[in-house]
Amino acid sequence: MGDQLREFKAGIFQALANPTRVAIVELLRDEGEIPVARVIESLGIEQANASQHLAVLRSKNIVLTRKEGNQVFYRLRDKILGQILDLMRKYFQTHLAEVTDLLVDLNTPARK
Amino acid sequence: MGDQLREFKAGIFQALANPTRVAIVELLRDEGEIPVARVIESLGIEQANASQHLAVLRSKNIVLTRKEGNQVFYRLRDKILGQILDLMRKYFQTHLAEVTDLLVDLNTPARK
DNA sequence: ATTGAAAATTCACGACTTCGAATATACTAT
DNA sequence: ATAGTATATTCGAAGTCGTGAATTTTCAAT
Repeated sequence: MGDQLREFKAGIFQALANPTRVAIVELLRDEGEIPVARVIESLGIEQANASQHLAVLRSKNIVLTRKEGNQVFYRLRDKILGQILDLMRKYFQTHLAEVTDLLVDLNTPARK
Repeated sequence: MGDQLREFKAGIFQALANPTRVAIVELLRDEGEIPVARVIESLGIEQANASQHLAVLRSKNIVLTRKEGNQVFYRLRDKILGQILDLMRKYFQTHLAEVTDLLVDLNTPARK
């Protein structure tokens, strides 16, 4: 059972192991429920590509969908996943200097 | 902008996107600093395999090492990573029923 | 210098991932 | 029925990953 739990965790991590999917999850975390078109537009990716990534997130039950007429709206299933990404950002900020000495943060407003 | 951050996050997730590496990280979280031999013994994996997975975790700076004579001791670099795994367990518990369905699917040979 | 133990690296191969292009499905409106 | 828009799926090529076997490096003790 511990084995299966680890498989499960690894599966979720695998679903997040792609920058585009991270971006999608963050977008959903920030904007709530949005149609696919908005994902495509926000991230500037191909339609098929968006659909494929969304399919990965669906297959791991990371997102939920709702159909409304022509469109499909996506949302995060559980805000825990947003929290995990937040922790990740914290981790990144803590160790950024060590990982890449050069890249001083243009990224985030100085608040530390 | 957040592109680099997302690459970084995705990289960490990728490093965790494997059950054996999840097991290693959990082992380090629970036992603190341990030599490679203990990893091999605890998880019952090949020596080379352990080394390879440890190399992945090293390459992402997830673990730190200390040499002591013959042996190399590994430890988690940041307890945030343990926290992330804890959040994951919480997520797992929240959605247990659906997760078990997922696990059944995972064990089904032909998946599509 | 030689041995032996611990750990890391290399190799080869099959499995999986990612992408865009093409195609298919689903729904709405006429 | 036809056309148009939104989303999903399939396909094939290039690349990446995971594994055990074999090899190499590192270090301590003789």
